[in-house]
Amino acid sequence: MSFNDELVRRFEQMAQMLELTGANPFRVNAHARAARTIDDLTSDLGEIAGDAKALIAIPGIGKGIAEKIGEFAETGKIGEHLDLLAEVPAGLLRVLEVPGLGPKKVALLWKDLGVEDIDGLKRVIADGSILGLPRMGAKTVENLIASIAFMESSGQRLHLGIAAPIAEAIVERMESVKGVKRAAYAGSLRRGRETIGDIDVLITTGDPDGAREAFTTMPGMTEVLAKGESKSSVRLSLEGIDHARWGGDGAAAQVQVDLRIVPEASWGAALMYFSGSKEHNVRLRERAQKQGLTLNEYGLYPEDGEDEPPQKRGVKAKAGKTEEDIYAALGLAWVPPEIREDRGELDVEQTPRLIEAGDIRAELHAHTTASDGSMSLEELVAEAKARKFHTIAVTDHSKSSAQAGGLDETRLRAQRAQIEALRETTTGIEILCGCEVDILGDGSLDYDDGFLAELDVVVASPHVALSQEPKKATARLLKAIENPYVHVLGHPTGRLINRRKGLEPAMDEIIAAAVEHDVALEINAHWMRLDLRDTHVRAAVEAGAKIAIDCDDHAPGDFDNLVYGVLTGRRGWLTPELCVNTWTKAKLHKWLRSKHG
DNA sequence: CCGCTCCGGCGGCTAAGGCAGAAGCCTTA
Repeated sequence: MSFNDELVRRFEQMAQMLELTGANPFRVNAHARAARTIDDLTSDLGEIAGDAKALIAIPGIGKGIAEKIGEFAETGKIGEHLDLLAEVPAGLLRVLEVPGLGPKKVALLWKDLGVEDIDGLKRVIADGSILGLPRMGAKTVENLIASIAFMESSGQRLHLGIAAPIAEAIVERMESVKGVKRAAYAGSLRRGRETIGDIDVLITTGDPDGAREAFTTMPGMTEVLAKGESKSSVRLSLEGIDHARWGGDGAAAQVQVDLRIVPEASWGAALMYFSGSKEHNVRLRERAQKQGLTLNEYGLYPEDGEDEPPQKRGVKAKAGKTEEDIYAALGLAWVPPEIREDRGELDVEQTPRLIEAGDIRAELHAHTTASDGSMSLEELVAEAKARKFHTIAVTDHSKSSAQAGGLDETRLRAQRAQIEALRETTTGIEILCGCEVDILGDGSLDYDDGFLAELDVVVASPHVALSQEPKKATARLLKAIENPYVHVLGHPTGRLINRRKGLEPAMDEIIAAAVEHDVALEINAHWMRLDLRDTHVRAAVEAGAKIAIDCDDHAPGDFDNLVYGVLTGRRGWLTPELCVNTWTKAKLHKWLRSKHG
């Protein structure tokens, strides 16, 4: 684990343990924020851990946290962290994750009943002693039992590529309900995060009862958690959705879906509020307050010091119907949802024009039946043409990837002959002969330079030795980037979301080398990969590195994953100019040829 | 604990729903 990740884990734990011991909430939050801040960094904190001034210069890290980072760098541990570990049972943090249980109740379970883990919780439920606690009745316990089952069956956040189609189907369904005027999904899904905790759907309707009824009786619905005036929550079974093969044992079996019925005049305010992120919203509300205003999910109102919310007193909102109106009233331009993460989006003069799916005109990473794809060469080309691309690169695996049917030099030359023949009869699209060459453990490539020089496009990717230590991984990837024939560094970390961490190179060094050697860094658009991840993209964009967004197609439907790669690019503030897939045919091919002297 | 602002001290978002317990707490988002 990298130095940064060691700290992230500790600060996250500290935040939770502090919460359980009843510490000052702002102190709790400071640790949670520090974890988030460090997780977003692309540079190695170990390099500056001794320099308190440099640490404090990072927003979100103050004197106290800086000291702890210094302590960890020197001694390999944080005293306060160890003290907390000694005080708070390890299994209790898991109890805190049970939906419906917050710090107060968990602390009570712990102090009064000696609950130290999930099993302990089950025990006090079974013997009924839990009912002796204040604010703990039969109904609460019943919900807890369902929550524990939910947690044990789902376990982790849902992949973007699984959640998005479900949310779209729900929105479509709600749109068809009588009386519903508008429907949209919000939440982290709208922001394009790589994983989703739950699905938020907003509607406006003239018939709230009908909408509520339609929502809580959707097919696949397993449980109704809430059914109130403006909010309903259900759990939906994911049975029949084929993602077990991607998600492994921990694949979610259910997902929570919230429906919010909002007034037409509050549509924009509600959409903003429920799109988040929470941190972005807090910044907006702080900003509103400085202007003598108050912002909530109903609109932007004048602050008048009253306790009762303004919408309940008939106060007229300054804005609320559209997101644009509200941002404008706060003196801001509309912020695309993907960058609402409190990563400086409110501090820039103007948000750059972010990349869009329609900008993409070329695919540089695709497989055929020659290695582990399911499409023939002809099918691949036809599919790319149907997507209106001007260029498709055929990049099957290299020989080391034997399990994927990787091609040796002889087979790849034969494929090139086949491609050249196909070009004769194909119009409207350029077919490039390339490869996805393995970056071996030591950073050498699976073909020698002389052979690579024969290819139109070279994508170099790590597939093996994905758990090597950070320093080795950095050296390995740097070596691949320095190879004069490499165009694209494919899925640079090799991670699989929720399943495999992948490499943890010093990403700032990788980015600097990519700029120097004119190599594009790939955002692999498959929702299982999505690396570079958003924060890496952001750092790459700031350094002026080229980015490739590729689908790594193995089957026709894989082209549809493009949207997820684009969302990740947008989260990293990627503009079209830096993305090689948006370039004109002439510009792209000129760049590709430049690697051949 | 952080950041702002004046260098030590203070303030740091907002609402709804559910439940338990009869007004308010806890949790979640």
